[in-house]
Amino acid sequence: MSDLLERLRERGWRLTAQRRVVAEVLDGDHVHLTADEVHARAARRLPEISRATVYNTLRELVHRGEVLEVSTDGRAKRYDPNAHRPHHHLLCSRCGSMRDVRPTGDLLADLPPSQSFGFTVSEVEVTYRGVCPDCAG
Amino acid sequence: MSDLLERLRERGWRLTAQRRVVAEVLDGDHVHLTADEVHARAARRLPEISRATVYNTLRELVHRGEVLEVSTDGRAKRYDPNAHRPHHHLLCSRCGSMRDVRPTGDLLADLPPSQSFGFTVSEVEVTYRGVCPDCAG
DNA sequence: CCTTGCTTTAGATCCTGTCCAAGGTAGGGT
DNA sequence: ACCCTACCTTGGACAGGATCTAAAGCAAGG
Repeated sequence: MSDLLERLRERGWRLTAQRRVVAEVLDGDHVHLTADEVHARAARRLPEISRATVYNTLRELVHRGEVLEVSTDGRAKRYDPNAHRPHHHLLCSRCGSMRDVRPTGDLLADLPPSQSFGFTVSEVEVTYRGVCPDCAG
Repeated sequence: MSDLLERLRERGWRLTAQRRVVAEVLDGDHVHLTADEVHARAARRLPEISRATVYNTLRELVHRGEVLEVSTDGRAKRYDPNAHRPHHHLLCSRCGSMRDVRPTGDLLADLPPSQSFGFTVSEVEVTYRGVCPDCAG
């Protein structure tokens, strides 16, 4: 994730302690934190960081394609740093926890042109829902 | 949709003017209204109907499997009366409008067991994103 | 090291949706 | 036909998530 910050700096992003901490928090596999969770973890390293900055930074990272924003049925959005390898999500309908998954098959191709209704279709998102091991039983 | 009301009444649902109006509003193909839109349209026929009742009724209908609740990226949820024929959605990333689509292929089967992470997977939802004819250009 | 313009901040504000207590009413029972 | 009562509806308060604002702060090029 440090490469990320360098890359963004070269594209004119000002490098601040806050942005560094947010980027550090968003590191790893199967990381799907809500904005508030990001804020809480960032605040452990930088106690004065504000919620607004976390939201701003996340919005920027999403906008620049470095982080994926995943909506989860009315709950708080989650942020996924694994934006460069395409994947989908498996969502626990009880607790809202998520895992990254990679289904087989070409999903975009599964939509026949007759079903496009004149849209320029550019993206598919698949959400599998179920109950996670922790919530089962 | 009148069958719907009869069916529900037989299952012990009390039939009120408000519920009738909400059911009437939610009729047709490619209908994906937000709760507030449902309320606005219902109020044209029944001016005193309250937002709370619309939310309650929608929640009930979803719970009984008669209406589908579709989340759309942090915007207001939309309600889809076409719950009995399985289908997916094509969402305009500009204006949020939707169409029903029926992709080919068995999407649940596309998730290999190795990717289940111990979840009991029961549902797949596919969202195609693109730009609708009205927003293009 | 100074200046400029981008960033951060706290708090107000917005939007969606839920909760509450009080009054209203569908429809089974008589 | 009319009561009763449990279920419904209502408006307003409330809660959570996210955005906006104006003022103060600070990165980094000159």
